Amino acid sequence: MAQIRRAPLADQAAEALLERIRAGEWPLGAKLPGETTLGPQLGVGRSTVREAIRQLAGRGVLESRQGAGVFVTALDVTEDWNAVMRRAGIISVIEARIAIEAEAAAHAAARRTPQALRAIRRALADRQERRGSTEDHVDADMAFHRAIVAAAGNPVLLELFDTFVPRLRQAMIDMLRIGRSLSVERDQAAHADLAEAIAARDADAARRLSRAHLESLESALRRS
Amino acid sequence: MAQIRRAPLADQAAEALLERIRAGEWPLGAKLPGETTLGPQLGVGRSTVREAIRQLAGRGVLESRQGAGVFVTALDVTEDWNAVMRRAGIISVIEARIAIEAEAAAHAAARRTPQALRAIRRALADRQERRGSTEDHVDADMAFHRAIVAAAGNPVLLELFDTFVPRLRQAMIDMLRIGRSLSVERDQAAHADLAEAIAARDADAARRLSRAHLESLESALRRS
DNA sequence: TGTACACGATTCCTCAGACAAGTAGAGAGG
DNA sequence: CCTCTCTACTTGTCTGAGGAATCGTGTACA
Repeated sequence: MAQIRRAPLADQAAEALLERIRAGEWPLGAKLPGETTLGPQLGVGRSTVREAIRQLAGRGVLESRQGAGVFVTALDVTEDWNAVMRRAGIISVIEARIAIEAEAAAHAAARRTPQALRAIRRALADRQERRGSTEDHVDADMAFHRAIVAAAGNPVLLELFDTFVPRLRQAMIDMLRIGRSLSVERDQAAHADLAEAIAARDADAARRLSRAHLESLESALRRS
Repeated sequence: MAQIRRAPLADQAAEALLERIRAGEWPLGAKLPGETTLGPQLGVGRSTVREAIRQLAGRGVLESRQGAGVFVTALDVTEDWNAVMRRAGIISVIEARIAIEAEAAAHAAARRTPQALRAIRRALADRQERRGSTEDHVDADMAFHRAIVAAAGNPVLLELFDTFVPRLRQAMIDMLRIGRSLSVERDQAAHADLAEAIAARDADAARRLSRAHLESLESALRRS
């Protein structure tokens, strides 16, 4: 045995099936052998085969139709972002956020609508006021940043932002609790500058201010 | 009956559990009731509960540990990126790619290892040679860009690149076929400059060259 | 010859019961 | 207060049984 045999049989069976699908044994749309055939073939019981199939069905690779059989619906699994997030370090996540958000800030400056600008300024005021709990402050901060990304008018960037931010929320709360935060006044001023750059349609300034703010956040996270 | 009763019990059970998770009945990290409790509660047998749990485990929402219980690992199913890609326009995708890749190029310049640099130069040479078919050329081009992102040493950025690029591949092939491409020589020279900036550890130049190249690609795509 | 229907084989779906394997907490002992 | 052990609980796996849906085939009929 190479390692500890921790993986349940059902997981191993699912992995084995996925491997054979990837290898091209069953092309897209093909019908897999029946559970009663697959069981002995993999050396596991019928319920275990069923659980493996269910697992792959949840990932979108297989689909089973009663009376007909089990069919291949996708040859490749889109990597689960939850899994990627858990595995990747917090630093990798915030680097990705910097990439996304600096670009979004520039687009926001170029494309902002009056409505979007109002939303940004409202979020900025809200950020100033909500200082009750640390969670509240972090949530208000993220709402402000999200308003900027939304103003960029790119659904892919917004979706990326929404994917990354939950992973960072807890890390930021922990950091602020420890007291690693920067000066609160300077922080709010930096956010106000960013909002004004977007209002002035200055894309370069927006990109630069956004990056500067997030990089200081990154270095604070590195230290903690 | 509202509709046809096609949905298997296990699927219905999975949906019911997901609904209760979304509603906040079990917070992140919480332990679900045991299978023997959940079964009668949902009105299904234990194997059916297990299959429902497996399905959600495949989607990354639950995780079961033998002897301990079943735990919530995510409050929501991450949106299917394939669906987002299809809905979003090609321009949104390439804007996201610019954000990712310009940042990755800068990191690559700062962190590149000798091995990574060799891989980049090999991909560049490969790109110069593979001019047989349009598909081949595009694939070689993407392999070069991927080598740069890989050199950045950030798994999140690499995963993002791999998510976006397949969507852009067909668009690029179509564009080149129509003949909207830039001069081939200038294009190869621009790529060589980028590789050299990374070799010279010049992060700013790498970021600038990467952005310039991709933005010219973007404007070409806009016109087509 | 072509169409419609009935039937049976195949397949998945669900349940119940039994035992194995692993975990975590309570309690005894130092 | 710490450590060890044991027990109750939970998930993992297998087997057997019967129900339900689907698909292909054969037959009757026009």
